[in-house]
Amino acid sequence: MWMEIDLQSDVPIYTQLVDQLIEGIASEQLKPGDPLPSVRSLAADLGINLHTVNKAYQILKQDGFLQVHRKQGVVVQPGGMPGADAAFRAKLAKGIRPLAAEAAVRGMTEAEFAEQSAAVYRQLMSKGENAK
Amino acid sequence: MWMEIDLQSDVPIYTQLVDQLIEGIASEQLKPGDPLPSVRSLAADLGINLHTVNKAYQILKQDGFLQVHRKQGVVVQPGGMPGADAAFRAKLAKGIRPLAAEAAVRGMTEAEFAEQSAAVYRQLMSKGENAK
DNA sequence: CTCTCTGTTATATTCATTATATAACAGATA
DNA sequence: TATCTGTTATATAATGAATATAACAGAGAG
Repeated sequence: MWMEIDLQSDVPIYTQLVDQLIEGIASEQLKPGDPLPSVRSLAADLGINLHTVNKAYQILKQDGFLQVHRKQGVVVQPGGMPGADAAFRAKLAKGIRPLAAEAAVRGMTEAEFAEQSAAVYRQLMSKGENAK
Repeated sequence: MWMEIDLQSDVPIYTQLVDQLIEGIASEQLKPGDPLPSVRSLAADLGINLHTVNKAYQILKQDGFLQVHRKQGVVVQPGGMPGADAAFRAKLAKGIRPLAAEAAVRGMTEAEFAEQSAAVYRQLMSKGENAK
């Protein structure tokens, strides 16, 4: 599998899974309808517990990024991804806020901060350049 | 005091303190040399423990945003704030990354994401428009 | 000098979260 | 029937966050 987990990180394993799966969808390495490994097999692959994987899947299902079929397993949402609604924009602003504040204190201008944001976005997208 | 703490939030109290103090410095509501309340008085004001405030101060001192003098108390760094070094840029990228990924999945373009970042930065700065 | 303030350090305890280990259930399929 | 799937239910260990006390050393005020 193409996923990697850092057990020493301060960010929870299930969060790492959620983030990497979203990145996979964003970069189109994972396309709508693509199957995902079962909670048991992925857990075995990564050397972690079944419930940790399941927690990640549950969050992504709740947010509308994944669909679950009995026996068919887990699949990347085939019917269109959820949009950038008000709830997400609020979450986004809340996440950016402390980063923007520290950037400002450290002397980064608004333009530099915006460009840095764009650069991260760009680099993320380029990961699936040649759609696997 | 102008600080507010959300005890129900999932973000730790000491992190809320760190973030708000950095925001205060960014918006110039807190200027270099300005005195901060003692760990005991601020803790009493907010109805929290002394150690929680101390932990926030320690982090900000470690990062170079605050200075500590015996008896004089805590003071906003008067000798120039730390710059946007490589370590911070890495931390910044790591923080932006999951936000950019989800924004992309939800249909936001690179330009929209950059503008959103700029908007948060801008709004943050405007908080100390009329420098207190 | 004594009292009182400051940050600092040291323990101990409670609580929630994270991650684990088992176990079992219900639906789908070979 | 046997085996895979997600799902649910407990229980447990480990960690981090927050609290409660207590004590120490430096720096002033009286």
